[in-house]
Amino acid sequence: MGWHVRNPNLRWPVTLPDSIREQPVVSVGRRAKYLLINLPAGALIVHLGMSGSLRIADPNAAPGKHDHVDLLFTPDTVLRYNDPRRFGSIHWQRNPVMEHPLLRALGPEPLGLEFDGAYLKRQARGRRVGVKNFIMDAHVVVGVGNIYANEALFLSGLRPTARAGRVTRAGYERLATAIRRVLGNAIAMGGTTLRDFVNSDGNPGYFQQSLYVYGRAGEPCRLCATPLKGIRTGQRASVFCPTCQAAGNFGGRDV
DNA sequence: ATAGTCACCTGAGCGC
DNA sequence: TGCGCTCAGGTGACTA
Repeated sequence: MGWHVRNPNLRWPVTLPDSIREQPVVSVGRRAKYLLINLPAGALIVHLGMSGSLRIADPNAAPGKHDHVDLLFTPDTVLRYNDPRRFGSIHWQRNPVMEHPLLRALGPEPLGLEFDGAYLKRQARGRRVGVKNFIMDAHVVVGVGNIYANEALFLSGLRPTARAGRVTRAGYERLATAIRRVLGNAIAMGGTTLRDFVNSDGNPGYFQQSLYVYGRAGEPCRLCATPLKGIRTGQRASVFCPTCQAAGNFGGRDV
């Protein structure tokens, strides 16, 4: 697989070895939010950050402003990496790929078998961090970004600031279920488009129509009409319903 | 080990 | 029309 780096200044400098030019793509995969383009000797690890995208392009087409990297598959097929904010990254890792520092310490996949309420309860023992920051920690579970963390906490009736170690087993059963449900629904609806996101079909997602709390601070709760409250936790916007996510409720509730 | 903060970056939105 | 400011977010690095 050939490559051409136009601007190496992504989150980390992009440095790819010439040796991979000889190698065919064997398969593609994913771990957390990292895409894995597998070659015989290792893998390209690609993260799209906040604003990245990959598009098939004609190699002769003039690159756009933020088309930083081309991955060349055939003489007339290029996969073009575009990322206005450059929060994304591209690394090469020789086998075994999971030994890469970015991958080796990641928690389980939220839609996988080992992720459930018992797992979360076990991991939360003794932790004083807020439950929202806790589930956004990739060492605990991967894939739960800010939008989906807010939504999952609403669905399980837990306040974002509830100390992780105080949430009960029942609370974590609800939360694990809510995380799987939110992610599953979002995937089924093509993702969440707040501004200009388009999914791999080139279409915007429409999960944003299903949002209960994210981006709705000050607006009425869709269940009880109480004005939603916006706060900041861990430098990120958190929104919750003071009624549906009552302070001191560590067991959650079903919505 | 844990918790909290900072940094990276651009484009959109807003007030003037 | 333009200028400057604020905000958004994934996640590793850093500090205490």
